[in-house]
Amino acid sequence: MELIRIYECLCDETRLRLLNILAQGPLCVCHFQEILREPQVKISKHLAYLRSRGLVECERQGNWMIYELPAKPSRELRTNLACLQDCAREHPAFQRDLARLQKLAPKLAATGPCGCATAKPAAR
Amino acid sequence: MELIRIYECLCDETRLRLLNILAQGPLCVCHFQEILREPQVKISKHLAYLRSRGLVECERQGNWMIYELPAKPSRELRTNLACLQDCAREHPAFQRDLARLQKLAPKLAATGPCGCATAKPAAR
DNA sequence: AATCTATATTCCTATCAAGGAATATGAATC
DNA sequence: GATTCATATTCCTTGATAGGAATATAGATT
Repeated sequence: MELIRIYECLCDETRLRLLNILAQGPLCVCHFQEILREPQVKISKHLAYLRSRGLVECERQGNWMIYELPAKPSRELRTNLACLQDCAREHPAFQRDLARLQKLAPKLAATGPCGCATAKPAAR
Repeated sequence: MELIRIYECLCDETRLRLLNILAQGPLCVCHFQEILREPQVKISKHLAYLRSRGLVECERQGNWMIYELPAKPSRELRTNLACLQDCAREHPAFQRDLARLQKLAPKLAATGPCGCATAKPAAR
């Protein structure tokens, strides 16, 4: 049942934080590291986990991997992501992450979801 | 974070089935066994798991234990149970359980959430 | 081609959850 | 008080997951 796979993704704090950030738009791994302040392996593994269950999609852009929520989420996924948004809104931890994302906003506006100094502007 | 505890409960099919049934009202363990057609240990353990995380409450009534959803669920729990209801509606497995619950309805109406032949009518 | 950068994968260990078998508990009944 | 019934708990084995350290990879740069 797909629903179970979705819930399995949602029962880890790191993954919830990732999804919360992704709700704002696509982003590359290095920025997740910056925002979550967690080691690269941890971020990368959790993104792989999310990807294996269809909660995120990714696309390489030069050296960077840009992750984003699925373009066409299933009804179940859509419903649950909305529910998560609703719940996350109140948690300081999630708010803090979004605040950190805001600080990156200028950079992101200039260079796209990667925003690394050396990266070229993204297509989208 | 309570949210995580909730999701941990939701990532098992048996527990989802239990919660789906409980959304219709309180019930005793023997009826869960009847509806889910799973062994007693399994049902009992999953109910204990749900209970340990505040997703269900229970109350003894003679030999029977009546389980029900919390009288005062947190906002997060309420939101997620509603979301689950929304998602479960479409799954045959959940529908089937509800159909089986319907068959018990007459018995339940007569004797309360336990509905076992020997049980006395419940207070509620 | 050698190097650098961003990210992924492998290997390891520790923890947790699931399921079944057997057993324990608590309340009711004889 | 012994038995019965409904349910819970313990013990065991197995599989899944998390996290870190070390290493591999793919693309860009020199």
